[in-house]
Amino acid sequence: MSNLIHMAKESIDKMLQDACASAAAAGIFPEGAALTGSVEIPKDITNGDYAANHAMTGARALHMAPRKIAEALVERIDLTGSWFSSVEIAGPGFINFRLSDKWYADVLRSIAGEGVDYCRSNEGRGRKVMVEFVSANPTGPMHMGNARGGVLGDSLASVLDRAGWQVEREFYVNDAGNQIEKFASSIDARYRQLILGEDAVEFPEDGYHGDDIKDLAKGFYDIHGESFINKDVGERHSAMAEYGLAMNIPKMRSDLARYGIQYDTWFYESVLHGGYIEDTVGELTKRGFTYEKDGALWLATSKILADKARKAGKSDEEIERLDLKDDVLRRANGFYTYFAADIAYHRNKLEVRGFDKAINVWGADHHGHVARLKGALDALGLDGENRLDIVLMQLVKLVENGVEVRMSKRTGKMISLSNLLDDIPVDAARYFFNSRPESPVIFDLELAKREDSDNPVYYVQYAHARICSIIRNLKEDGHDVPLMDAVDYSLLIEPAERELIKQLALLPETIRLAARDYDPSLINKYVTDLAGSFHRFYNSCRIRGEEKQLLDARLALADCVRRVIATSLGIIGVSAPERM
RNA sequence: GCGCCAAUAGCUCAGCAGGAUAGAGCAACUGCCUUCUAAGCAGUAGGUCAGGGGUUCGAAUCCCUUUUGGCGUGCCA
Repeated sequence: MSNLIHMAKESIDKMLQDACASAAAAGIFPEGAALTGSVEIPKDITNGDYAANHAMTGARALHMAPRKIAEALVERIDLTGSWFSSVEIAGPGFINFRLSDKWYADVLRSIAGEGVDYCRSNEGRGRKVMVEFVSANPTGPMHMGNARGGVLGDSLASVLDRAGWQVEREFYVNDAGNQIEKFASSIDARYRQLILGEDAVEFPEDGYHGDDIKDLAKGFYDIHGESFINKDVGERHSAMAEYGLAMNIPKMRSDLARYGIQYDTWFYESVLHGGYIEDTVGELTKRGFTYEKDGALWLATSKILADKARKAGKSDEEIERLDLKDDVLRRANGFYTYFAADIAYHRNKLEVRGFDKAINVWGADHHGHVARLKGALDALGLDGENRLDIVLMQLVKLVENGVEVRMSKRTGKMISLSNLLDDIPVDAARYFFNSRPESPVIFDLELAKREDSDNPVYYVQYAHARICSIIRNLKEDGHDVPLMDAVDYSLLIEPAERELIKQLALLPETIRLAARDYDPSLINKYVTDLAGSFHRFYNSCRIRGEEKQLLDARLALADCVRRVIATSLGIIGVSAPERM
């Protein structure tokens, strides 16, 4: 669908630029005068549908009063054949434009005419982007932070897809390394406790304390009995890690699927341990960015980032304050760190698999990792600064009866994603968690349950179901949704109709901004506003029983709204029911 | 200490590459269903946009500062 909001704004800017040139030619403005300004949609439409501030921003450069500039511009604007019916000057020097019938009709024609491709733009120009999200440790159930990350990542991927990127969704499975060792030793301790008695075996202090570990130990016992009790630690641990992962990973898949999330790829960290991490670290060494100290191999992160900051124009004092530190890539014990694996993983994304861009949705607690990883990719010559983008989302704060509940996987105190979905419908959860990433959200389980039917998501779905009902009823009366060319859109002149059409036109612009800012929550806001516009239209304008031409026009309008709501909800993974 | 993020109505949140009188939902109150779904609409009430300073014709929005909260600052991930 053409972005008629954006196009209208650009055409206003163009008219003003032309008027400016003409005024300069006529000697009213200084020779070579140039104007820059922005075109906004004002809050109060009594001021018009679009407002340009060019006259105000140009006041200083032209040494003229804003209103004088505006008058000179407006005199030179010809609206014939444009999308605007009037232009006038208001307030301190705003130039206000009012949309014409042609624009409203074009909006509806473009929605009705572009079919399934409507609202798909080519901003991404088919470039390959990977959105990696959730990537929870497979050592236990997923929690509410993962619920939020899942919604944001999945919705962001949909937004980018609509914006013309070639998108892949990926889950990075941390099935190797330190956490897995802890996971295995936790299961092992529970297994031995099961056989030898709880007091006979000490549980590791830094192990996973949740009951799910006990269940895994029991499951392992049910299969193998006591046969592992006398095997050596290494053998026990690898068997238990394998068993635990084989149980947990499919569970994560099914929980996420239940949540409406499907990945294109599940990428296993263990794959990287077959030599690729070593190769990547070797590449960093070859390029002179590593050194050995205390038996470990270090990445000279502080040097990489300081050089980068200096190039960006930071002073030595500012760089000093950043308190940069180097990072270990290979420990003294010979094992690679998570950081080394992560560098290799992202090198794989950009170099081996050729993604133009990698986007990660991370919890804000990982923000200290961002600069390091980008720096390491820069050092590999992969331009991490521009090709890797991290969306940091603030964590979810769980509140129960007004008191904050602290969640921790280690202590086992948390609400898992699957428990959450037992209590809250998927649509409500997806709508709720799709809020601005950098805003922290407070989740009150009692409130979420109680407000079930008052949740804003139902407000939107209700609008959709209402339209479906209207269409059903009219079909029974013998009125099908008319073909686009058979509709006289100029009959739609009521304020509620005009407001609704303007709202419809806003989706492409909303998607553009959501893709630009990596903020899929804009879609929530948009679709809620659209539903509100429809409900107001519904209450002030009737469809059924109106004279044929008007009935057709309004029915066509309602059908456009239905499609736009369904598309918008689809982007954020919420269903659009036909009946409620 | 240093760094990152936040603070907007009683509650949950919009509004943020500066624009005209700061919005919505919930909660409270008043109206609107013998005609297309009242899970809706219309209206009333509710605000020192955390405090202070600055830039600007104009600041919730940008800058500085103070306060409060979250997070980071591992040979953990």
